[in-house]
Amino acid sequence: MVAPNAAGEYDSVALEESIMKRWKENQTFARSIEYRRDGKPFIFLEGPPTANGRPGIHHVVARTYKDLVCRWKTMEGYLVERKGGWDTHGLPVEIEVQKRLDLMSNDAIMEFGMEKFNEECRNSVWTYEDAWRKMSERMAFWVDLDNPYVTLHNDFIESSWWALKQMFEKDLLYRGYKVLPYCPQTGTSYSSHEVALGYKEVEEPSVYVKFKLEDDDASILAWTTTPWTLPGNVGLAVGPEVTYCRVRISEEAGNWDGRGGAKVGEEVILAKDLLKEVMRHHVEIISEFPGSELVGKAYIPLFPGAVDRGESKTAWTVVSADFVTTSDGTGVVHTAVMYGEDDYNLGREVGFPEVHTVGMDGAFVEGIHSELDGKYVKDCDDIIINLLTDSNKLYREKMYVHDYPHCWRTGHPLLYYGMESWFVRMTAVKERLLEFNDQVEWAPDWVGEGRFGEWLRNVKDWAISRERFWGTPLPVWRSEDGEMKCIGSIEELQHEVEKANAAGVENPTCPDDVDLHRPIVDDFVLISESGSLMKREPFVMDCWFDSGCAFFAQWHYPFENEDKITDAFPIDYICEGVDQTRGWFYTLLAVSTTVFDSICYKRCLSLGLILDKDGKKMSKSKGNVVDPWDHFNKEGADSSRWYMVTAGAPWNPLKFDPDGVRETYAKFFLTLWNVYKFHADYAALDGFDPEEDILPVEKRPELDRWILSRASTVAKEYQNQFINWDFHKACRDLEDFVINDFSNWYVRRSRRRLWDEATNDDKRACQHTLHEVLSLVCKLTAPVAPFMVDEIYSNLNGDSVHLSHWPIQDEGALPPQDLSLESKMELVRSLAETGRRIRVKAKRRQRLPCNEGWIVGGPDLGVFHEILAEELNVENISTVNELDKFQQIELSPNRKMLGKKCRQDLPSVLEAISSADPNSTWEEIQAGTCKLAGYEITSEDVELRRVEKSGFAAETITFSENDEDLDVSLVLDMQITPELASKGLARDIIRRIQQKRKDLGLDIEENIELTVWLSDGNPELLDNDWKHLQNETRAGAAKLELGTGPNDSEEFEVDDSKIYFKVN
RNA sequence: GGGCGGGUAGCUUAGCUUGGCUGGAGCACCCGGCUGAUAACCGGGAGGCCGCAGGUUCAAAUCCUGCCUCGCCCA
Repeated sequence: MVAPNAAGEYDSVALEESIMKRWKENQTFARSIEYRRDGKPFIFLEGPPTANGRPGIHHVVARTYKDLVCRWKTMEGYLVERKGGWDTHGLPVEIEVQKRLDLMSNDAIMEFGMEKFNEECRNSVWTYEDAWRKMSERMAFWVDLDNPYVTLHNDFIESSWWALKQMFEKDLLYRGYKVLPYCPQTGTSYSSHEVALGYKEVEEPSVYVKFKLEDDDASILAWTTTPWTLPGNVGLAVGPEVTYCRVRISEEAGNWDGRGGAKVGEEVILAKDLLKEVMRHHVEIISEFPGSELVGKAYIPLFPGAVDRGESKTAWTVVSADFVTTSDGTGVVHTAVMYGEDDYNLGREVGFPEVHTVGMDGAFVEGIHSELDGKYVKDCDDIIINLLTDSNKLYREKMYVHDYPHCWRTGHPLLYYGMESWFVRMTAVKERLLEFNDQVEWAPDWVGEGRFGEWLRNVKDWAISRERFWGTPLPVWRSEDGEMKCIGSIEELQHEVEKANAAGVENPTCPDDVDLHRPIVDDFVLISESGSLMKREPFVMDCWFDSGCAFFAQWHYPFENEDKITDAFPIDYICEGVDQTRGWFYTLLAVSTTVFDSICYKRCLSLGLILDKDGKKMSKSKGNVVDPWDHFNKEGADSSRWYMVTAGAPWNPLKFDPDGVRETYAKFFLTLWNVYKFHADYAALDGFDPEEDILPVEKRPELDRWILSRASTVAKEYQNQFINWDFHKACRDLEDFVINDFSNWYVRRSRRRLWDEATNDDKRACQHTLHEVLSLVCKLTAPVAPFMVDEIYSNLNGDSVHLSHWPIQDEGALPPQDLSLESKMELVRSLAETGRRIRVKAKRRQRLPCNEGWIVGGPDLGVFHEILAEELNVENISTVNELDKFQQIELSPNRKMLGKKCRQDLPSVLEAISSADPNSTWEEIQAGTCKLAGYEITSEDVELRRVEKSGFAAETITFSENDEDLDVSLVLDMQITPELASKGLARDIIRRIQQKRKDLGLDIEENIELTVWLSDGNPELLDNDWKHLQNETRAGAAKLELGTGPNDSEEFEVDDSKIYFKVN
C-alpha cells in the first residue's frame, strides 16, 4: 500500500464526472456484482418507466432508494443483479403519436394505417431514452440498461400471453361489459387521466320523472341529469334504510315554470328528506315507510318495447342499493344498465336485462321510439322531455349546473357507455390476495394494511382489455357462436394456424419471429373444435398487465431461464411511489396470485410524492418542476441524493427545497472533504502507509479511542436504522457524527498532533485513527451518496468503496466500543460549552485565562484535564468533592411521582416545596420525617439540584450515565493577576496578527517583521508571553514599543484600551 | 362521497407508540465569543393559541370525539 495523494479542493461536479469516467473504465458496477457471484441472491425488480417522457426529480428520488438498497445489500455480500426495464405500450404512447400526426379518431388511425401507426408508436417510445440513460448515469443509479427487458419485445409478449393462458385455463378470464367514458365522435373510450383533461361546467336539463306503479295509483318520482338514458330504464333503486313517503297533491301549483306537472289528487312516492326540495305543489303526507317496503314493486316502462325483457324477472321493478343517498334527486335512482357504472354493477347483481338503446355512433338504435331512432342522443333531450310531458310522466324539469367530462379532442360530452371488455376474475382470489398481502413487509406498514389492504378487501374484477392499437394483443380467438381459444405461445399460434390452414383457411405465414403486435396477429383466422372460424378479439391489454408480468416476462419465462423463477422468486425488494399502490404494486400481486398462486415481493417500499418547496404538486403548467440537472450541475449528485434521503422519511411527501441541497453540500460534503483533506495532505507529506506500524487501539490516546468507539456505535445504529427502513434517521445520525464528533471535535482537537514534523507514536495514532474512521464513514455513506466517498476511499485504500465489505456484520470489523469513554467525552464537551457560557455571563473574555477551574461531582475526568484546560483557557483544572465551598442546594419537584400521590392537591404541594428551606427540608426527607401540605415527601418526590454560591462563576449540568443522573458543576476562579492579564493580552495580539497574516495571504511558514505598541491602559506584557507571541506569529524580528502607533499601523481594543501593531 | 396520510417557530423538521421537569434541532435573523478551522464552530436572543373546538386526567403536542385544511388514491 502506498501513501495517499494530497486531496486538493472539493469541486463536486468535476469530481463526480471524473468518477463516472473511472467507473466506466474500471467496469466498477459489473465488478461489484461479479465479486459477489457466490453470494446469496438478493432479488430486486426495477419498475419499468416509460421512456417517452422526460425524467424528472421524482424519478431521481425513486432511483435513489432503489440504488441505495441494492448497493447496501451488495456490500453486505449479496448477489444483487439489476436488470433495467422499459414500459413501452399503452395509451400515453398512442396519444403522443396521435397528437403529433393529428389522428384524432379511430377512423383517422385506420385510414392512416394501423401498421404504420404502430410503427410510429414503436419509434416514439424511445424519444427520451437517452435522457433517461444520462440521468441514471449521472445520479449513479447502477442498473443494467444494456440488457433491459422491454414490454414490446416478442419474448416479453410471449410470456404475457403464457400468463393469460394460465388465467384462461383456470377460468379466471371472462368477457363482459364495462361502463367507460366514451366519445362517439372519435370512437374511443377514455382512461381516467384523459377524462380529467376535459371536465367542463355545463348547464343541462334535469328531469323529475313519474314512474307509474303497476298495481297502485301512485307513481315513484326519480331524477336524472341524462334524459337520453331514460329509454334504457329498466329499474329503480331505493335505499333500504332511507325513509320514503307517499304524498297526495292537495292544491294546484302557482307560477309553474317549464314543462310537466301533476293534478290535484295524484299521489307520488319519494324520499321524505327531499320532499321540500322536489315538490312544487302543496301536498299531504299519506304514509311513511322505509325503502325496503318498496322493493319488488313493478312499474310501467316509460318507453314500452324499447328494451327487451329477455329472461329478466326483475326488469321494471324497484330494487334496493346501498349507493342511494338523499343528498340530491328524489332518493330514487333511475337505472339504465348500460350507461352508468353503478347501474351496470347493480344490473348484474339483480339481473336486469343488459341491452343497449344507443349505438357506438352515439345515436339511438332502431326500435326505441319513432321520434328518437337514429338520432344523436344529446340532441334528444328536448324530444324526450316533450314525449314524457305528453304522456303525463314528467313531474318537472330543472336546469342543472355541474362539471361533466368532455372529449379533450373534440369537445363533445362523453357518454358513459357499456363496452365489451375482458376481465380477470380477481374476486375469485380475494382471500389469497389478502393472505399474500399479509406476508409482505410494507414500508410504511399503513400502506399495506390501510390503503392497499382496503383496496384488496373491495377488490373488483380487473378489466384488462382496451380498444386500442398499441399494446400486447389479447391472445383470445372467438367464433361467432362463442367458442374460444386462448393462445399461450408462438409455437401454439403456429400450430393453430397450420390447423386452420389444413381446414382450408388462407392465413399469412407465421414465422418463429412473427411480430406479435396488431395488425399482424389480427390477420390470423383460426378454427374451432367444431370447425367454425375464429377471429381474434380486437383488444390490446391494459399496459399495467405488461408491467404486472415483469417479474417473469423479463426472463422470457417459462420459455427460458426456468431457474429465475425456481431460485429467484419471490422478489426481495421493490420500491416505487405510493401512487403505484393500486398500479404496479397491485398488478404484480394480481398476476403472481392468479398465475403462480404465490406472493410476488417480500418487501415493498412505498415512497411519498415529491412536492415543491411550498408543498404544491410539481406540474409543468405551474412551472414549479425541479430539473434534477439544476442540482447535478451545481451541488452534484451526492448532495442531491443525500438531501433527498435526509429530508424526511421515505414514505412522507418530500417538499423539495433547492436550498436544502445547498445546505447538504456545505455542511456534510464540504466538511467531510475537509476532514479528508486534512488527513490526506499530511499523510501524503509524511508518506503515511496505513498498513505499516499500526498502533493497537488500546495504546492510542483517549481522544482516538473515543472517536473510534463513537464510529462503532454510530455504525451499528446505522445498520439497525437501515433494517427498519429509517434511512433518514440513519443518515442524519451519520451526518451529525461527521460534522460534530469527527470534524468539530476530533479533528479540531487533533490538529496540532500532525503539525509535528517528526514521526512519533501520538502522530501515528492520530493518522491511523483518521484513516480508519474515514474509511468507515466512506463505507457507510457509499450506498446513499456513492461518488465523493469513493474518491476518498480509493485514495486511502487503493480500491473502490463499492467493492468493499459492509463493516457491520462481523464483530471484528468495527473498532472497539467503550461506552463509558463516550459518555465521559460527552461530559467533557458539555463542560467546555458550559465554560464558555459561564464566561459570557461573567463578562470575561475567552482569551483572558483563569487561574483555577474546579469540577465538582461526576466521574473521574483526570485524563481530560489537559483538553479541558485548553478549551476553557484555565491554567489549572482540578477535581474537588467539597460542594459546599461553591454551592448550595435547591429542591425541584418530581411531578410524575408527586402527581400520582397528590392528584388534585399537586399545586399546593408544589407551592410548599418551593417556599420551604431546601437545606432543612432535604435533611427531613433523608430522615423520613418530611411532611409538606399534608403529604409525606420522600427522596423520590424531589430532585436535589446544586447551585453555585455567589463569588464564583459557576454552572451545574446534568450528566446521565447508566440511567443515573449526576450533577456536575464547573466553577471558575474569576480573579485577575498580572500574569493572567499578560497571557490574555498576548493571545489577543496573536489572534489579530494571525488574522492579518491570513488577510495578507502569507504562507504558514513565512516570517514577518512585527512592531507592537502598548498604551497606558494596557496590562504589562511579560517576557515569556512576548516570546510566545513572536514564536506563534513567526515574527523573526519584533519590537515592543510604548505609546501610540503610527498612522499606518493596525489598531484594536481590548477591555477598553488600545493596542497598535504593524506587520511587514 | 369513501379510504389513507399530513397540519409543531418565517422555512425544513424531532417529539406522539408508553401523557409528566422549561416542546428539541437545523436554516434564516440579531447580539456576543472563538478560529492559521471549512460555505466552519461556540454562547446568548428573538421567534410556538403544537390546525380548531370539545372530552378524559391532578396533568394533553401526545389519548378520545367532532370539525377545518392540505395531499394522495378511489368513487
